[in-house]
Amino acid sequence: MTTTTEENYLKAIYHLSTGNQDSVLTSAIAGSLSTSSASVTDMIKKLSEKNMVEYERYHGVKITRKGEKVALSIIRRHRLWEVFLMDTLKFKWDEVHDLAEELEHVSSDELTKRLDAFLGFPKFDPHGDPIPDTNGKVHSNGQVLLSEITKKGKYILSGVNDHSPSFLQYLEKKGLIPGSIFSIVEMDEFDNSMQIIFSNKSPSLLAKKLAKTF
Amino acid sequence: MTTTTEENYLKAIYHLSTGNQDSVLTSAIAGSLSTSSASVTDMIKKLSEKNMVEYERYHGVKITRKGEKVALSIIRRHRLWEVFLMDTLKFKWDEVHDLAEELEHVSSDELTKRLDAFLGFPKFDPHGDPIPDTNGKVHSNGQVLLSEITKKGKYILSGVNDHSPSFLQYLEKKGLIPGSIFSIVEMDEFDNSMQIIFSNKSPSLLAKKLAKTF
DNA sequence: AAAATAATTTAGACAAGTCTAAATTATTAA
DNA sequence: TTAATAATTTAGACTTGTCTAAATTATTTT
Repeated sequence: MTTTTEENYLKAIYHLSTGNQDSVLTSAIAGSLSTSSASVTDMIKKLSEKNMVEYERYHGVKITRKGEKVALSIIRRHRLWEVFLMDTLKFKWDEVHDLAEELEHVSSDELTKRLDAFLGFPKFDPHGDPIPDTNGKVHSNGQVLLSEITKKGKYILSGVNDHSPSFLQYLEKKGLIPGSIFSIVEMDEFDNSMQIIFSNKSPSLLAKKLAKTF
Repeated sequence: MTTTTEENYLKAIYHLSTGNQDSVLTSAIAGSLSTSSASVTDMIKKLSEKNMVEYERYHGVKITRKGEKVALSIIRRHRLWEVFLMDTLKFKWDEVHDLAEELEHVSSDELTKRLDAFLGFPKFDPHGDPIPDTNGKVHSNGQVLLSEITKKGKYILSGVNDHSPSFLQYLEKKGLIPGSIFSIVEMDEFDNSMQIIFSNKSPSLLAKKLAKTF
């Protein structure tokens, strides 16, 4: 039905869509997939033919409900495989992304269903991202960006938005992994920095937009 | 390094090679992969360039040690995934082949290694086929074709050569699964048939070449 | 051993996905 | 609101893997 390439485009468009109402720009998709704008234009035409996106030339695309469903099914598979790779095969959290990127394209709903059951119907992946359900619904469970917290107090690190191995390794070295409890002890409006304490260790200054928390 | 298509060609050539010394014919490969002879010729040239096969035009191909290693690594992955699908995800033995056919192309030796460990280093897949080791060695453990047995007596069904879902379902309905003990009670040289008894049920006449046994 | 048949290869074309360079359209600046 | 710049699309080409039809080589038959 959909090729691996189409699936990757839909995933990218979906991710670029979430949290902003506007159309997704050709150049943004090209950047996200490390390909040329010309290639993106070609593929967008194809996806538009299949009613996966709404396309108006020179004005980017909007993903349709149909396209979104495909994207969410791939994202569901991706995150379930990540759980499998960490929980079952004991990979580290900075190693699972690239493998899941391949496994997500194995096209069997029955496989996804059984994997889900085997893993105990997990609701979040190892990076704290919610796993969409079979109907393409996402339950985000009150997570909030660290950069958007306005009150001091205790929080739990539930996940991160940056999945790059280097960032994940950095966090792990600091002792910050999903589930870590930390306290915001000081917030400075001048430069949007905050001081946090965690793991009974010394305070550490972290840049904003570090993590999703609740 | 190798594409999915190249891997599938090498697998087919390897399977057609085992147990016969000769070159593998273009038409045999075409038949096995349900493609045209013209396509096979094209791909063979490519594999020959990469020293995966030795090619003499109009006279078929022989797989090289290099090509064989690639084939065996894919077959190893295939069979490990089959074990995973049956043992861990509880698929039935006639459902695992097609899924494993997709999973085998996920290219990570580390993944294969960890999957192997998780499954407890299995030596055979659910159809009784031996799982090649990391070095590309196959330990076949004294299995023998049912059609080549000459003595009456008790045997264990260790596997089958025909992996088609319909045949596997037929066997399962009869109660013949890997591990089943059966006795050959009569052999008829006239038509190469044999009478076997298994599972405390009534005798059943089975065609030759049904299964590998030891 | 020549003729007929079967198998294989070549030639030319196609689809998917990609690229660069040129042309077009939007946006920003003056 | 025209000029300059930036983004997007089109045009044409390339790669991988495939196909059909025609040409070539092997094999079998007589």
